[in-house]
Amino acid sequence: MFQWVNRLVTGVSGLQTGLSECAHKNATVVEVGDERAVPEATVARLPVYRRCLLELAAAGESTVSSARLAELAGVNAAKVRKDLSHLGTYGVRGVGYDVENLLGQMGRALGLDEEAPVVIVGLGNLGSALSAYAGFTTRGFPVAALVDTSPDKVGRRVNGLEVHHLDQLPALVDSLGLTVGIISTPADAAQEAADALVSAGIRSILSFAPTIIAVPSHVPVRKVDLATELQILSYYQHHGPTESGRSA
Amino acid sequence: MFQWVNRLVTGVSGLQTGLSECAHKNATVVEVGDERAVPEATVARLPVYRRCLLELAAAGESTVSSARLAELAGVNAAKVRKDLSHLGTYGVRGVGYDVENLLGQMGRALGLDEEAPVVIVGLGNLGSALSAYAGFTTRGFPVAALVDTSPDKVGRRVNGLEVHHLDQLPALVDSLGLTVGIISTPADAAQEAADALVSAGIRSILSFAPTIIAVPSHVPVRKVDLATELQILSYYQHHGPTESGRSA
DNA sequence: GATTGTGAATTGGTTCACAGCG
DNA sequence: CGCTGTGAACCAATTCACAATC
Repeated sequence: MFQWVNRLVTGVSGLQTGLSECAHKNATVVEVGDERAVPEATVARLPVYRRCLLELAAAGESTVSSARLAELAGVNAAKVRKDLSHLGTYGVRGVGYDVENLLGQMGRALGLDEEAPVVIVGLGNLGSALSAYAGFTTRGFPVAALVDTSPDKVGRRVNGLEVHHLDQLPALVDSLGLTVGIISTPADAAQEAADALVSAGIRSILSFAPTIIAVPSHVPVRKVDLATELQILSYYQHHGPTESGRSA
Repeated sequence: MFQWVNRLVTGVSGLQTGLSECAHKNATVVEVGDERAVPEATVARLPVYRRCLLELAAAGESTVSSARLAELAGVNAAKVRKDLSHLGTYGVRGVGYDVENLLGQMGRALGLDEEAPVVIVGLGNLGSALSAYAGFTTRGFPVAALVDTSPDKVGRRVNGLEVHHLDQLPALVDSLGLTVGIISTPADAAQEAADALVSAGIRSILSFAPTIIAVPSHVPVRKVDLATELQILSYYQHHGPTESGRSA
């Protein structure tokens, strides 16, 4: 009758040449020394579960059932259990999962043990807003540097941080330990920004530019295009009431 | 804590499988008077193709092959062909697709014939930035109204638009023909914002609030959570180089 | 010769349903 | 009992591969 659907739109990034092969010569197919093989769709839900768990913890709950967590996260219970099983996490039958323990597991799985300082490239409207967005800092991604190429902006201060020139990136990455780059430039500057980020040693990229960018395959990229989202909504608004909620 | 459990997000499969199963006795397999059945994953890529086609058109190209379009969109050619086939679009074998024609088809499929004025709810940093984001207007989604609940903000002007009180929504929807609502409130105000949007007659919602919101099933919702995106990146940064680019 | 359109194979993800355990 | 963990069944989406067509 009703079902919970939480569709993740997973796509492809620019140029990926198959290097998902690491078990090359390795004899056994199982376990390459790590608990790899967490499905992409599961990874995309982990942060959602984590957020729910933080709320539960704040509310003083010490255990949670898959059904309850599913309700909070907006997915179904079987999915929760399967997702958690991919983490190697174990709950207690008849009881549920220990909230603190789960939080620890998820933090570790997501690599959130330490903060990951962020640099924002491109300080137009969107970039400036992002630099002030509290959600980043409170969730472990402090905005630590700002860069742009425009002489109008370089040297200015935005939300207490000086805007540096793109050329300064390598030095900034080095001195501030930046690991994540956010691209909020216009589309036509996005590739240049990406190249600069990659060669400065940034480890992953979140792009708001409405264009595809090419990066080496070891640098994960996620792309958010606001106008695209609206167009997708437009489709469903005009056609039948099909599902559309997205992870994120 | 909330009780309207029977109206959860009702799923894609709910309706769609309903239809196709009805058809199983029916001679003709599909076409219930409409060209439904565009897969969700395809819908999410249409705006991307559209953007590429606009570039091609601007560059004066009049035809394009699936291979070329695939390259621009960052997907593979077979996918492009299958996606386009869902639109009932036809190309010319040995030649390719007509750019203008395709653009027309896509615009129609996405329901982009007319502008869809947007209202932004919540004018914190993010909301203010969004109100100034040029990308919306240039792609057919002009920001036409702003609302908030804080007395600090109501009455102010932001980017040339007055901020109204949330209570004014029904009147604004009516007079401005608003169809899309963007929620950029804190998480704890998001449900209230959604309820107000829905009861004011808004047709679809894009939410930036890091929480799930419940809406009637006829209102499509998409959710973008920036911190979630960063956590997903964190995962891939720490684990192997798995794929991660997202449409959006 | 080039390129589409599409069945068939494949891969990935979700959901079911129930055994197993606290 | 209640709730987890998981094989099996199911469904959606991607990719392959090739005949059809300009």
